[in-house]
Amino acid sequence: MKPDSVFKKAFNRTLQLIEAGDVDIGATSENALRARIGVSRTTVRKVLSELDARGITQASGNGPRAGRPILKSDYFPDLETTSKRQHVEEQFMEWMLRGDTQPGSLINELQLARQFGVATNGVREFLIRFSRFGLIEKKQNSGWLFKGFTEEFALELFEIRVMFELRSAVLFAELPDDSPLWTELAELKTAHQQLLLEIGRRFHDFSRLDNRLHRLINRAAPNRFIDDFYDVITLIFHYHYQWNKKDELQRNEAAIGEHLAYIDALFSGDTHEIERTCLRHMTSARTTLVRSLQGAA
Amino acid sequence: MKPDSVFKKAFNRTLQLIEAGDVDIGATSENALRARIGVSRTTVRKVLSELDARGITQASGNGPRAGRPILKSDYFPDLETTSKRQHVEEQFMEWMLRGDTQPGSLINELQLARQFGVATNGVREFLIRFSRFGLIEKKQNSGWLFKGFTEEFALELFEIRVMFELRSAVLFAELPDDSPLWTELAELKTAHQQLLLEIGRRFHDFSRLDNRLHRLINRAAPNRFIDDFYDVITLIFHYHYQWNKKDELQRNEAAIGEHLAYIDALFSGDTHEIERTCLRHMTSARTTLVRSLQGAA
DNA sequence: AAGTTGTTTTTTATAAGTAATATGCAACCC
DNA sequence: GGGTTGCATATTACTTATAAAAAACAACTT
Repeated sequence: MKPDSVFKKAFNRTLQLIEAGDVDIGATSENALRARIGVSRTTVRKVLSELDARGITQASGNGPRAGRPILKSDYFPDLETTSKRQHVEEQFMEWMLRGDTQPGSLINELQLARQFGVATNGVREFLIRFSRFGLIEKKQNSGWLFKGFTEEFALELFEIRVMFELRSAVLFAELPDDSPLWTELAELKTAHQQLLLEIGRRFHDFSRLDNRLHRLINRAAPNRFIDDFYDVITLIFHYHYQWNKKDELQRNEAAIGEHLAYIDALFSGDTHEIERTCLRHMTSARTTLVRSLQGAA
Repeated sequence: MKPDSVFKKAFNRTLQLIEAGDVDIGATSENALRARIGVSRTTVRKVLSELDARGITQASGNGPRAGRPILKSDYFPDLETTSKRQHVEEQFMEWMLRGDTQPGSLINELQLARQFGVATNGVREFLIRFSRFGLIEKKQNSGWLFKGFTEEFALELFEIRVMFELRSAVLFAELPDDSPLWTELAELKTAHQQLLLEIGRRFHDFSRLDNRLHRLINRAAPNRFIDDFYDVITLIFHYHYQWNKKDELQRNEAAIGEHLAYIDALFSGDTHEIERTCLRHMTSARTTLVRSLQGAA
């Protein structure tokens, strides 16, 4: 059976929109709401009838009207608004990064399925998807080999990352002056400077900026394989730093400085300088990752 | 229900070994045979009892002895010796490369499942696995987008391939003189020369040599992401050239020449020359692929 | 006729079930 | 005691089933 997490998420989202005064249910067509929330009309209708059933809106001859106010308890709990797939991912990453599973050990689909409370199929699909991250490997007619989130992994990851980043940075610098990407880069620069001022209490926000910068640079000359690889990096960093908070403020502060130098180099168009600042940032990011891996082991 | 293709393949393999006089069933332990065929002992035992049931061997007090000779009809048909997974792959690739599915169209799991005669799950697992090849993309809560086996795809693929190959070639040249990889390279050179002499009737064998050469070069400094990427290339070429035979002899003859120049450059250790010959080969391979894609469209 | 809602059909995300295969353990043998 | 076979258990590679969600179609409304 399929869970109704899509519906529940859409329902919560709709409540938010109503509360923010962003939509007037009576005046909005199903299709307009559908486009807004990003689900099918079938789901929108289910949301609307649930709103009605709860008295939040009231159906009448000419469309629904506002009913009772929305309560905090009307929202579905977060847990019910995410798909099983998402749960499996989260639980697996936690299992891998926090558990003490040794590199070289075998992963058992059935066992994970029981542990995560899902059918084996879900675990298997996740593992297939996850296998492209280079951390696990399928053994024919048997389980999966866990290769380990090791220093070696980090080094191989960064070797590729550096190649891709240098390539994209140089291409970025060659963009015509009127490319809209330059504007975006300028905005990002401002955002970095802003964050630096408030670093004390907003240092968590750095990872989002980091992602934006590197993805922006890749957009200079899109290549699907580089994009895919960046997905790997994003996921690894997302989960890894979630469990490695040591020196986060200082690390991020230093990284912002590196980013700013890198951005300036891009604006300057000086290839040599771009390579220098890019490499400096890559090297320090690698050092951070490797160090935290050593700490864990 | 699980198909018994593993058993059937193992059975066929065992028949081969017996016919070739490579194993004497009476004198070989289950475990030895297991290691030889690469399956579990459970499967080996099933093979042995089937041999017995058919009278090919005869169980007696002290182990089985030879019974009747093996007939051609004892072998299971090839179709039954490969997993569903393999079938899905083959059928999908044929569907994609031969069919007239337009780039941008949606792939339907259920429809493919019916067409291929498997459960939807199998198709879905295949598509997840296949998605890393950059030809399809999942749409949340909906089907898969077929991006198309286009010229653009080929160019993006080769951009990465060139980066990786140049990187590995340079590292290969830096290997110490006593590395066993040099011996392997020398052997490959001989194989190339040999093939060139018999090119008229053995030109199909080139693709295997091609694969061996590029994988050998990557082994100088292994990186799992590069290895994975090479899997992409291998699969693409394997299926693509299966349906593009035009000028195959001439193309392969030219490619052997390029390989030989490349190999010599590696032996010379001259970085500049390595880059030149490597690029020449990459460029011509890319041209071949792009041209055949244009022909198809 | 374009946009709306009501209804039916198709497809997806998940679970449950099953024979084949792999794995692990016990008993045997020399 | 290392290697053998016999047997029991666990895991995988599938198939079938089902409610949720998407898509397609039809009827209505301006």
